[in-house]
Amino acid sequence: MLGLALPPQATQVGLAVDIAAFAMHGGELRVLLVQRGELPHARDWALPGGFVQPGEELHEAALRELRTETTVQLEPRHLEQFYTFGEVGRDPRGRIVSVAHLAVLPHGTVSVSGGGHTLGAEWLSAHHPPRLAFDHQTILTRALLRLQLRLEYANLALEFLPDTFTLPELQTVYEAILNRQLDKRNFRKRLLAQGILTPSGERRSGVGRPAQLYRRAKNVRVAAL
Amino acid sequence: MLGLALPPQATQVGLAVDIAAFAMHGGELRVLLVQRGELPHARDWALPGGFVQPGEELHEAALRELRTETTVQLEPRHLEQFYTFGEVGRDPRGRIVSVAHLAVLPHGTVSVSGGGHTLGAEWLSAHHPPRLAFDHQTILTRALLRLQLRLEYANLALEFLPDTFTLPELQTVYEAILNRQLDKRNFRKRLLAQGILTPSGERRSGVGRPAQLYRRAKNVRVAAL
DNA sequence: TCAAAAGTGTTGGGGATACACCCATGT
DNA sequence: ACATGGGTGTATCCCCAACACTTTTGA
Repeated sequence: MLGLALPPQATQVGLAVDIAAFAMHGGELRVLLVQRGELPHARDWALPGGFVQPGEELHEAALRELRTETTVQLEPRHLEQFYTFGEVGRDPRGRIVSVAHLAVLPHGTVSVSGGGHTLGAEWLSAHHPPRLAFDHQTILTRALLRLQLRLEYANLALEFLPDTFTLPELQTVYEAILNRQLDKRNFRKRLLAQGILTPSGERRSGVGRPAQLYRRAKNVRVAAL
Repeated sequence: MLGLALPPQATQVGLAVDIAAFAMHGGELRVLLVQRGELPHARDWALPGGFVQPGEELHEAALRELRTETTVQLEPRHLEQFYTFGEVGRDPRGRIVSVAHLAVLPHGTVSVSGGGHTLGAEWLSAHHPPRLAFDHQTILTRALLRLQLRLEYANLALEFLPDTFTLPELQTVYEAILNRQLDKRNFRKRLLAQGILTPSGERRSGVGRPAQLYRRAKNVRVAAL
């Protein structure tokens, strides 16, 4: 084999991943944030993330950081790379390029505490987050845009809910992500017409008329891209 | 300042950009390919690309590689990052992460020859390219998908044409990118209804009835994202 | 006059929007 | 009985797709 080493002009940079992980909590769209324990930006909120290890795939790094920086138990239901942030001055420690990922965690995955070198982790409002470290506000904004795109188009909303759910619950997910109100009748028509939901038993809510429970129909999968 | 050096766990990887540059030629969608002059994959076709230099922004690196690997004179009319390829085994020289870019070059930018350490550069069929080095076929396929998305939605087709053009020419761009035929009447209706075109003089084609010339209306811009 | 390409309208269907009342349950 | 939230139908509009003939020019 000839010439198969990294050529000298190959710039070495720090390679990182950051994750915008979303879930529903309290009828609101939340994003998982960690409180940094180290400089720079110590004690500021930031998206979970960190450096990719040698021989580690990008999505594996994203999963590992989610698990070690926060004690999130469940697997994400959706994980996709959506943009790479490599601006020269984005990190004061040097040239660090971050491949940003969008994750969706199912309902019930809401108890988190800090892990690794973070002071804590919390689910905070995705549309009105606190001030974020580095360029993480930019990353979050772009993640929200991508999430809204994917919603209309790949049934990502189902990934936010448990196996069985009611139509009003599903509508709440849509409204939280799109950040606007939807018409109940039109929403039901549209979703049922897609044929991706099948009814099961009934359910008593705390108050008011009980809602029909649905589950995702067999052979329904989320789009890959 | 404390602790602002790259931490030891920061994996160093090679950072590269690859560019899928598209243009119309001979009524067909073409992609700019270079013939590699070095190992690995010497003499194979590949997308132009190379390593990002220290202190250089990603999009600057993409522009520089376009100019040095090929003698493309004009500036791209559109340049956007669309995906990052970082699979561990994608390059035999080591861990190289490539931020892939989509570029659109205007008509007239068709004379190219190799530059830098390539043997040559040519505009070849985008839908039926030759066998490509590394994972560049995957990158090209994804670039085509993104180009098709952007077309319907951000008037990218205009960037393929000179300042003035006819509706049949514009339709040819759409058909070449979407890789299917469109109905002439519906196409004209749709495009004219958008109100982004304004007519100018007439033009005699070689044969047949002359077509009306159009230019893009004032205050029309391509979407940023 | 012929060949070649440009130009032109109508119809039907599907999906989105707007909109107000009745139903089932727990208290 | 009442408060609370779940469930339902219709009319309209707009966008898209299908479809064939006439017009203008150069040779």
